[in-house]
Amino acid sequence: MKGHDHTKLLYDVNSQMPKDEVLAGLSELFAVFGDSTRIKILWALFESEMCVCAIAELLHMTQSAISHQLKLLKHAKLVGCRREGKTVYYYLADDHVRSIIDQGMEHISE
Amino acid sequence: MKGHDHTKLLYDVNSQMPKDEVLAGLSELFAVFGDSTRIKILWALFESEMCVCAIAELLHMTQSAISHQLKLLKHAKLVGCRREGKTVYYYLADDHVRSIIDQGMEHISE
DNA sequence: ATAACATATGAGCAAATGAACATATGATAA
DNA sequence: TTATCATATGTTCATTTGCTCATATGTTAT
Repeated sequence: MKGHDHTKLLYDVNSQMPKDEVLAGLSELFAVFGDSTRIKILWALFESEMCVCAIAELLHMTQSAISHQLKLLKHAKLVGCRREGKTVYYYLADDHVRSIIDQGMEHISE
Repeated sequence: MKGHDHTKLLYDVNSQMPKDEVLAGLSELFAVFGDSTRIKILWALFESEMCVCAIAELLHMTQSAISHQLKLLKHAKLVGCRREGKTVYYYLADDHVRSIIDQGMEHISE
């Protein structure tokens, strides 16, 4: 046999691991948080719901770029939106967003 | 003026936003969680510290690929390591890893 | 010293990603 | 209806990312 033996350990660890699809879903969620533009959008929405063009102005980015990112955030169920005439307001979907970001902040501020 | 006015809102939201470097650091942290290989490695380390070749075997990946990812995880201070002879054991750096992943799990299981 | 094992690292490449641009859709007002 | 504003979407392109391969480093035993 090549290398030393891990059979027992691997068996134990493996039995505790969630299915691949779950772990894939988890990493996809974190990947959404893993971009500074999207983090900024989420942080902005902590304060209040905002329309697309306001976010674009705030971040000094094009309306298109923001719209694309909002689509991702919405797909990840991190934000929701409501239409009011021509304007579409985006808001945080739930409190998980806040608690996930809070945990991240705790880690980096050490 | 082009488009409707957001001056007041933008001022308020902006005053609550952390500095760009902080938000960049935050997104970089989440980006580390945003890959299924790294999530699997972290999850494995929940059970026990493990050497590089054991992780590689567990995930059916090359030693090199795992080593590269461990370097990232270490740089993000999510894991630490200790050497014992030829073998290097990696372990979770602190409890933040667990709580961040827990929060993520809560969000996707709905 | 040399051999064998465990890990780390640099280069190269295919795939994924984020933004810009152009354009399409939706909604309101004239 | 047409014009205008707000948003959405498709395409393109440069950058980044994750893996493989080859090779280097580190450690122990002979």
